Amino acid sequence: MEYRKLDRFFYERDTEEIAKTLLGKDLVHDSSEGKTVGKIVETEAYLGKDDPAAHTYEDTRTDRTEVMFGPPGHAYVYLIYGMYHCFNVVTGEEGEPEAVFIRALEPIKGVKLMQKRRDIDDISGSKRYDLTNGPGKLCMAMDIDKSLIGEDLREDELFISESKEDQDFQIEEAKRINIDYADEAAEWKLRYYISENPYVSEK
DNA sequence: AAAATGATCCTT
DNA sequence: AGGATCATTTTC
Repeated sequence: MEYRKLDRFFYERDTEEIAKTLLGKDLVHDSSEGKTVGKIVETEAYLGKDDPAAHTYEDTRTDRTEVMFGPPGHAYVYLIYGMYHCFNVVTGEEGEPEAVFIRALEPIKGVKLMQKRRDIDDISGSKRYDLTNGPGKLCMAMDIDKSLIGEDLREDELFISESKEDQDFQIEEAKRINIDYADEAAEWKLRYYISENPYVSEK
């Protein structure tokens, strides 16, 4: 069966709606090392100029955030704490710098390669859910780095596809993680995750 | 030019 | 609970 990539109409919708409906979809990276696929199980919405938690609060435009001002459906990747990459899907029409932050995946394909990239030899024990249950971890496992900034997620290297399986799950809504600097926006329930899914980064 | 910061992860 | 670690942004 072939992949059914999300089309431009999917990415042209409201950011919070996109954050919710990305749950259950497959993120695919077809790299020279091999293919890895993970089901998106946790997301956060970042609402651009009106969101104190967003990198683009008050339309702050820098080299780093430039791609967020572009058209939706492209990759926004940045380095955090000098060590970890974070992957986002740009949303909002051109000039509206919004994004959906991908916080956790459930490994679907290329698990051995993910293990190698994460340097975890044995996932049978306590590390069972540790491969992709966090934004930095999933970027390591999927080999997502700044070389992928601006990638069109409807092309063939890095893309998001409809799931190949029947899905039936409930969506939980919660506060976003690690944005205490954002004052009242830290209370906004813009984090979404699949209920009961063991790969979610934090309950 | 220098200082501060961080949408995280790992170890203690 | 605290440290790693440095690109990026902010301040001077």
